Amino acid sequence: MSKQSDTVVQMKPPATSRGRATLGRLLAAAEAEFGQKGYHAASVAGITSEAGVGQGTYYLYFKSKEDAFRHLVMDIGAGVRRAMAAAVAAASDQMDAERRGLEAFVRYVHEHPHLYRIVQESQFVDEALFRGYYRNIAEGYAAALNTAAKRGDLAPGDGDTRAWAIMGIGHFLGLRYAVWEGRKAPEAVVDEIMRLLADGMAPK
Amino acid sequence: MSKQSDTVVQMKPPATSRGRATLGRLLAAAEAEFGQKGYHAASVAGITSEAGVGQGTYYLYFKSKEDAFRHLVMDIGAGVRRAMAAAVAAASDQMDAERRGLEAFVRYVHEHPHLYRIVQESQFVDEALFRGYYRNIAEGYAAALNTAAKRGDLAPGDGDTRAWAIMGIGHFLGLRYAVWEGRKAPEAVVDEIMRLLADGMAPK
DNA sequence: CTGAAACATGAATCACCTGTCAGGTTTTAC
DNA sequence: GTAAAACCTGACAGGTGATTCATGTTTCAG
Repeated sequence: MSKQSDTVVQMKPPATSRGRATLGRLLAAAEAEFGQKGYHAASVAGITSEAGVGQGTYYLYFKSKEDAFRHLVMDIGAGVRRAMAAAVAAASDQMDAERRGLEAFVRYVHEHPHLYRIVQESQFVDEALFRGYYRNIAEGYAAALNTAAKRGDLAPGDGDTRAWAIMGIGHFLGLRYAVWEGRKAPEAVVDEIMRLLADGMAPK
Repeated sequence: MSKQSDTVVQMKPPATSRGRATLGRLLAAAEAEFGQKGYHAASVAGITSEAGVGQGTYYLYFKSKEDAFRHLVMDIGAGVRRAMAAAVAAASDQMDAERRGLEAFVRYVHEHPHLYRIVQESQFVDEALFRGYYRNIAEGYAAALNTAAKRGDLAPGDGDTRAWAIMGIGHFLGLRYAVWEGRKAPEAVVDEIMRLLADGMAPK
């Protein structure tokens, strides 16, 4: 059952550097454990043993098994947005930005395949969190597409729908190549997708 | 952990009509239980009690908790393909087929939202099964797109990549509207997507 | 009608986990 | 240097749930 993420209470950060180090080890261990085993097969005992701390220590930093998982999903979301924003910054026009963004996304997934699993599984652990993950990405993306359209850098059209459609394309690209085949998207595939996004596929 | 679906051994079908009836009740109960609670929160006890049979009876028909889940995923895949094939049959050309297929998919998800959950969760229960689900859909779809392109009903381009891209778009459409908002995709949204698929979004 | 095959049962086994707590150690503030 | 705050521990209480199995009951072929 997926709970409403109850008011994501931020526990106060550790006061000492020892505490910060322990928290860091726990987060890294949680990422490995959840990423490799999935949410349900992962255990708090596995996380603490990987982190080299006692079982009870976990609960000094997280209020439940779900809590660390939530932290991870939010961290991953921030990481993805950062990687894509960095890639897109160098773009010359919006269609170039699309290609760079798509490639950066698949590259990111390729470099962190276990993160993909965590995000996807979050929809069965805390659906609100999962929606938030995509909503966060979509909002900025839709705004950028609308601005580009207004500027004449894209044909006129609704940025929101375009954003979700392209996220869908990216999602399957990442799944198929980075996660399943462990490689970046072949250039020919990205080329074909860019043709589709640029000119569509209606007969001319 | 997701196992390789070990040789999906088809248990021999029930020999008596009493047996067939019991199997049917178990499958229906499993669909309800898995769909509502998700794989992990669902329990064999829940399924058998819903079906009105003893706990042990379950294991006369399935060899494990996963086994019934696998049956469901395969049944759902067949149902989705059937619904889309039926919708597309009436299409006048390939772009018309795209719209009908997309709409039929979202309608199907809207009518069976719990099926969506089962399919998506299968990637964490049995990844091979999940890949097979999409591969099955993609294969026929890519072939249809390639034929259409050869026929001149679509601009030239690779059907396989197009198929996965459009499945991605459909996936997010279904997720956002049918699953999250409990409605069919708004017509304006489908229109916008069809414009994207037909003509792209590069500035003219 | 009858014996064999099919089907049904649910208590018991076994493995596994989350979250807590009483008691101890380390760090910080002054 | 010392008291308070922060941090750490690991055993354990309390709970879940998949799967098995010894024992019936029902169906069916001959």
